[in-house]
Amino acid sequence: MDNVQIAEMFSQMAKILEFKGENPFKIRAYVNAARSIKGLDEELALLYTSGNMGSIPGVGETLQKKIVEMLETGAFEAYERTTGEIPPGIIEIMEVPGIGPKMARLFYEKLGIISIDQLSKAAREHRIRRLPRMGEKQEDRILRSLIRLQQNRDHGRHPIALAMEIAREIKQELASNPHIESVFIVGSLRRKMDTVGGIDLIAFSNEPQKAIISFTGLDNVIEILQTSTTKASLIYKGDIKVELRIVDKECCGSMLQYFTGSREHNIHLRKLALSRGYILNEYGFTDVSSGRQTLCTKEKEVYDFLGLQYFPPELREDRGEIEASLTGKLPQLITKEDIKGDLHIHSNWSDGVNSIEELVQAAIQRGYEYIAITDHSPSTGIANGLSERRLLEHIEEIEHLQEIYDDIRIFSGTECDVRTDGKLDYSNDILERLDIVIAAVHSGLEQDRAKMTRRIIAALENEHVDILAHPTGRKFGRRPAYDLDMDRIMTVAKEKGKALEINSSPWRLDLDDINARKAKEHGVMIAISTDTHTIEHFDNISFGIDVARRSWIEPDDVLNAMNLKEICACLGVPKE
DNA sequence: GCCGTTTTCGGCCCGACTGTTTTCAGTCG
Repeated sequence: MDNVQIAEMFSQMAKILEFKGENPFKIRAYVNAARSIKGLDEELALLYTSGNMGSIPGVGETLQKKIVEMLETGAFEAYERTTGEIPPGIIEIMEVPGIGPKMARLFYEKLGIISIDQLSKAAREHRIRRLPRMGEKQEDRILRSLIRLQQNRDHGRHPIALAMEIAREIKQELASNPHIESVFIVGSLRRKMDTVGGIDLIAFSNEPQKAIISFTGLDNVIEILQTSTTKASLIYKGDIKVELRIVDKECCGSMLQYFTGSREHNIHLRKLALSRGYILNEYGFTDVSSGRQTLCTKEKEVYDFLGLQYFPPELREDRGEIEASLTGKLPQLITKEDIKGDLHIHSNWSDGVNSIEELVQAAIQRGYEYIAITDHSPSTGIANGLSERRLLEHIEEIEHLQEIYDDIRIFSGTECDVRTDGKLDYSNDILERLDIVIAAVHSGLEQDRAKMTRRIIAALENEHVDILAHPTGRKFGRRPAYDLDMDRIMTVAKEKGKALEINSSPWRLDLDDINARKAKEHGVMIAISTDTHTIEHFDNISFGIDVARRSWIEPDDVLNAMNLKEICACLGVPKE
């Protein structure tokens, strides 16, 4: 079992216990443990074998034993026993948004409902509204929730690129409204998560009601979910949920901080505040003894108050940043200005749109010191992969352009297929003639963990390979990452001096933040590349940088943050 | 069930919103 599955078991256990009316603090312990496990960088199975399970916050002796049980048997006895005591469909009912353990219990006790179908039927027959503390609106809400659930299975999250574009569009429209002074993007989008569940905005306005009306009246609104005097949420084009809050200027620092999250980061801050005698909420700090309130108009003041350094939003995940800040050890995160070149680019020689010359000119415009043209190898037939003969012509073309453009270094390269047996798609004689070799898996994706790990390690062991592209192969909405022994791959990468890629394509973002952080901890170099197929893709670099920043990556960890002299030395190629 | 810079017992993060009530329970973030 992996971490997500184990966390899910604990979450479910909490709901079941609540359904049964058990001790609320015991329930919270399960909730806390689940949350803590979800945020872990390391696999529980590894922590178990290395004897480090005691280090997980919120997981004490009892829950550790249950984790071991799950790792060994796929379940734990207490879970089996407790779920056995309630009808099986109850768990599914509690998964419906808006229905928690208490309602599920009410429906069960009063109407004998033990399945989603029965719930749906009861709602349509207006039996729900007659229950205590229920009514017409509750019944309606449940029905809509059930319908939405049916429609939206697996379509809950949106890639950051799409969400960011919509957020900026809305922000711009709202900012031009006379009733609205400023608009800020908050939530997971501000923290630059690779996918987001929705868009959260906050704004200042001296006419909140009018601001809300102009928000709900935007052109591309599909459905208004809820409105109040200071808040509204709606479904926008692209089926994305957008939420806007109007907040007071005098506490806007606290509001920005609070609504940016993450939830885990905020919980940690509140506990820290409490240990120092203050209650922290979205308005500011309250002194527990005197009741005196301190409002924060700037976000930085919240952190100053607690004696912490300012956290870039990308770090706010409670993955050790607060501890690091207390000891003054926050990383100096990589920025766009640190990037000196792009090492994964396709031209119209394979499946790209632009000529090599157009790409070179675009790179010069972006101020890059170097680029690598890395067209596909023959196995990727669908992408017009280069035969050995065409690859040699490709190298000649690059040498020719290099003579014309002397203000940028053009590396000749390849994105070379790793075949199912781990062999590369070109002979070593050919690879030797290239400045840079990226190894990549494009086929045989259904291989199991052991085979795929062996295959990739074999590629990394080839002396000519410099970088492993999109290491886990995931594509949002298309396919999950393949199962890999990342620790082994990173150990080999470190040993052999190979870099791992953060592929900046918004559909890949691979490595993700968890794996990239792991790579850094292994001391493996990272290449932040765009996998450009058309000139516009150069701009995707910002998404790759977002992932790197969420992974605590600093300029020294990044291959293409090296200047020309350094990277030539690293690749073992001449500077000119 | 977890946890400790007042604690191995007695606490456990905070607030908004909704819909139902007429002071609050449940859910969510």
